[in-house]
Amino acid sequence: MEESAKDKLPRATAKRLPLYLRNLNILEAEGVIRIKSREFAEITKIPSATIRRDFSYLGELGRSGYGYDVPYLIEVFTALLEANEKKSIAIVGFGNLGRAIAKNNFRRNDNLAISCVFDNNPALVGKEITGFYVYDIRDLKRMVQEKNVSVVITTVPSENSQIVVDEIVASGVTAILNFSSDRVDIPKNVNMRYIDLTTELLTLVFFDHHYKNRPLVVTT
Amino acid sequence: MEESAKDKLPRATAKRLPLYLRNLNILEAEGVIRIKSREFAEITKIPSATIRRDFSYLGELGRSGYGYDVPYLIEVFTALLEANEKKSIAIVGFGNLGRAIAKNNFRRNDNLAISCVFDNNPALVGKEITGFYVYDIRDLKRMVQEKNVSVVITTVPSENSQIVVDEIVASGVTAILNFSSDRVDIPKNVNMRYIDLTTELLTLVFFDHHYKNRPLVVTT
DNA sequence: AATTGTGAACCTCTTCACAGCT
DNA sequence: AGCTGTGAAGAGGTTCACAATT
Repeated sequence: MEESAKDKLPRATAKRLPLYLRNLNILEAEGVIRIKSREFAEITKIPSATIRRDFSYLGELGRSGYGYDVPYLIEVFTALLEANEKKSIAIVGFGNLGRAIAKNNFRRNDNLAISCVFDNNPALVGKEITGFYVYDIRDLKRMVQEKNVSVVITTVPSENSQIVVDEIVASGVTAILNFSSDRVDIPKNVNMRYIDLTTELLTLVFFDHHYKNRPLVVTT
Repeated sequence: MEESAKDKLPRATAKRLPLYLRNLNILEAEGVIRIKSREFAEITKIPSATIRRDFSYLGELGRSGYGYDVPYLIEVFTALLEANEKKSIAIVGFGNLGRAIAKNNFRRNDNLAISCVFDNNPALVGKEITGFYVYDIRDLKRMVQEKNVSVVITTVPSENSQIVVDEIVASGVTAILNFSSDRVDIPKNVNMRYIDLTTELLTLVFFDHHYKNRPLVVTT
């Protein structure tokens, strides 16, 4: 108990935290101040037993016969996810996808902000494009420190993925969201998530054809 | 054995199939015709024991003391993923994200093609935008049948997510890739995957701060 | 000599079902 | 009376380690 509870949070639970917090914020905006695990299950599509188990890792957050206090849950989850602290994000690769991500601006999460964008294309570098000044990729390390970047999103083509990831790692950033499909080598202290549209589509079609009535679990 | 092996493929294995196929195609393009599980593990970053276990679900694909035949593996995996059959894809919501996805055109997978796009914005409907004629969302059902659509990608804002997904389901499509963050109700025969950038970023930051040296597993 | 395919152990996560609390 | 928190069982996936095979 004196060891921080979050140190033993199962990963599966951790991945659901953003989903929980988002739905709690919606509930609070609607004026709901109290929620039971069964009700929350209907909203989130997560089974109520899983919700109670997940919440229990963070302490005894609820009250028997009553449910959970929404503002209190929000307080706990917000602190845990640092959702009230500004996070500076960089994008490397400012083509169509990079620009679409930059413009997306993370509705309902004004703590996440794109602070700088990079490309290696001389036609883009030094110009202002859709509101973003495009830096040369060689400025990455300097800007990461200057803007205190927490996460880098890379959208560069697979061919350059490894070399760009190496530069990101060298800049000191340890959290990378990678839209290229090729697996790359990273030091073990670096966290990377891949989002690959082609893989998603192939997986989806495969499950659709082979797992009818046993749907694919949809967790992000 | 007379029951199709793929009927009992673990889901975790199924999700790795696109990764395997992609890397096998790269190997073949490089002229590699034979691969050992240990070598393939280095390329894919999947442990060799997991690779052998995965492959074993599809039959005895390899040879002891030899390894696996790359062209044969490609044949098996391609057939399983139907990666040689054209798949028709529709996009609903043709804003920045929808357009970026449409232009992305799935390098190395010319069997996946965007066949039609939809929006409800009168400023877009009926116009040709970046090479795509924008249909009214009310034409969805008709076009799904006409173009034999296998998968629908939706990028509409959360507020409209449920109503649009209902229309997609009504059109008969059972595979949906959803870029909106809110969980929606779907019949149990429909497969849906969510991709939500905000969730990905929050998850990544959380893991980065709490699971140092025990990196997040990165599977798509 | 070297690698596959797999039984068995292990680990992680989910779900059941109910004691205990309010 | 009703809901939480959790022990225990179950389900699913990974990894070990080696017999079988070429």
